[in-house]
Amino acid sequence: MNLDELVKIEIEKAIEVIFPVKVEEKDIQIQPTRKDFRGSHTLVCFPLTRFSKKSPEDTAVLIGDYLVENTGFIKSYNVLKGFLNLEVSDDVWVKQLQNFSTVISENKEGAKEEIMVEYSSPNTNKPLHLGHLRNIFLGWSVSKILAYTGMDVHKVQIINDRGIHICKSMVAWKRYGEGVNPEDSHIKGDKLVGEFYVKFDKVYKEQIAQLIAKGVSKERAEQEAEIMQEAKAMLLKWEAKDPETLELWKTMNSWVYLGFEQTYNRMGVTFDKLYYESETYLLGKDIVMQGLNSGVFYQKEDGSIWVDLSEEGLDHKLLLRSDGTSVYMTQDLGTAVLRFRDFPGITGQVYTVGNEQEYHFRVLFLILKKIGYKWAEHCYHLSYGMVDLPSGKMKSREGTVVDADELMEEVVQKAKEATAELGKIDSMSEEEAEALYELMGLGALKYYLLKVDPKKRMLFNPEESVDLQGNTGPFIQYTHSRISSLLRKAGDDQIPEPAALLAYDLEDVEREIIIKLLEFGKKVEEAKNLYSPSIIAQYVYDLAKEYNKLWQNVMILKESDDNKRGVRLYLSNKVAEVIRVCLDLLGIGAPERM
RNA sequence: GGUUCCGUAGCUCAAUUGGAUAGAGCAACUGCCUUCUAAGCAGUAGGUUACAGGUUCGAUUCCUGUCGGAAUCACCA
Repeated sequence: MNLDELVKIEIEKAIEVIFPVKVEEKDIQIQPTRKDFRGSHTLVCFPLTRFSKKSPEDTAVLIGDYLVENTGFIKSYNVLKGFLNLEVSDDVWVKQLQNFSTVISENKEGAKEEIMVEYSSPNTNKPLHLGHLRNIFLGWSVSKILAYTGMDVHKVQIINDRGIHICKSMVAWKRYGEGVNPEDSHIKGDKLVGEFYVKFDKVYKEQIAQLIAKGVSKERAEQEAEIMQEAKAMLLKWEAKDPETLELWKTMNSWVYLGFEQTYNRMGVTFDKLYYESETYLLGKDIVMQGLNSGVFYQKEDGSIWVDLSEEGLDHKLLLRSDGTSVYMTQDLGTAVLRFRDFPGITGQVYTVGNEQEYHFRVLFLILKKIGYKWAEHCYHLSYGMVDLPSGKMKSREGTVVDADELMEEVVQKAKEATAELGKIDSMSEEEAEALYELMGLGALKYYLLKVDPKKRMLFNPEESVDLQGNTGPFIQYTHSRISSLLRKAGDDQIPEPAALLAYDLEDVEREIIIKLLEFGKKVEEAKNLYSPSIIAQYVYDLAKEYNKLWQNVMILKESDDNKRGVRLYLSNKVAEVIRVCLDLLGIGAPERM
């Protein structure tokens, strides 16, 4: 049994003995003691005054006295303004340290719960950018967290590989590309294709301007611009499976995939299965027809099919056009069902998609539920806020995007410069140094994007780049490498077996660290329930910060008392372990030296 | 216009989901390398939590209104 539960039981016992009336569960509020006060567990006594008929302070004293007298492990207490702060004796803390483990998924027996996590979802007409980075790191980290708590996670991405926007790059390449390809030009495939997408837009705008100059209205100009006509014609050809068009499409997409692969590799993320929109965009019609037949949907006179969501406080939503073709919602319905066929074991899906699509997913899940898919209740839109630049929103067509590859390179370079400046590389081999820059740079970037609550929009200033000091990934990595260094010096045999640890009067810092360590399981659980890596990030930062305090103020290796040194080494080792696990959950590596 | 979300230190973010004196980092300023890595530690300064009401022992958190910002509401994806 863990300490929190033990304290709770004792408090409940105390209350039962002291108060004549039965106290409701919800009125027993135990929370971690705030930093500035002594103690580890705090009972909020205000709600109890209803039962005790005494002041909060008197109530607290009654309970405190009882606990100190009867539990044997609560050393003392203090009362401030109706808050009862309990101090647990040090031998209990040492015992807690002995029993502490980072393993939390104990339900190894029985089938694991299966879940699908979708993230990334790129378009094949342009390279990945900062927004994708948040999406990808988030999706990856959430997958890790779910898996850590014992779930079987299938990571997938849906690739937006068709449609008018893809045809735009194709048209521009055909017209202006002069046969250029990634191999000969030495331009990364996704970047090359992206250039043609931009080129298309440029020409398109020019043509619109010319038409407007001739007196054509803006709307008509946008429709009639000759290059846009060509793109539309190409989309029709593509849909008609014209061999030449398909060939070009396949070729250009393959360039993009090679480029993406490099980018994903550097990010350190993988997928278990890829879905292509070109293979799913026609799905979903049968589902819509089923819904129509069963009366869940309705058909208008022009033949279009709709669903009425006004009871749920939403609008009527189109599901199939009057000409019988699909809309976005149609294919998402189809894809959702397809995935449950591909992975019959999964109980739910997590969609990592920006918050501008919140409405879409609300509707999607509602419709799935209406048609009768029970798993719809376990579908979750992992919605995250946009990453803003100081200049405002990123617009790919206006060239204000922060490119993913460039940004990763930049932070790695920054790590390199900072390391050189501190003269830390002298003892490292070239390979080790390069690997370190990579770990640090990406660690800094990932931590930066993950430490913020996913739901909130966040700001990124490319001018200032990513910090390496303070509340950052490298700070945590540094703490880890410090401990690694310490343990190397000590030698493995110096770390005692848990059973050998003896209690002593702990330093405040030591106790604080143990308390922090014990929060690990709770934090992971919380991060899992809220789909929020930021909870892990915040937690591991606090732990590292606390450990650095110990490092700076208390001798570890040079401690003359064998038992104290043993306990501190054991504690250090555990802190390093938790840091490793937490960083791994964030997709960040933990260097042995830096 | 309807709906949803957001507004916390100069800047970027926290705040145990209604708890104590609202915390960290960056930037500024002061100290600390002759003891395990100073990418660190200790400290100073910085706040009417957008504003006005309400609910109660207690509000950054819940409710109402105002102001400011964002997203969304397509036979687009």
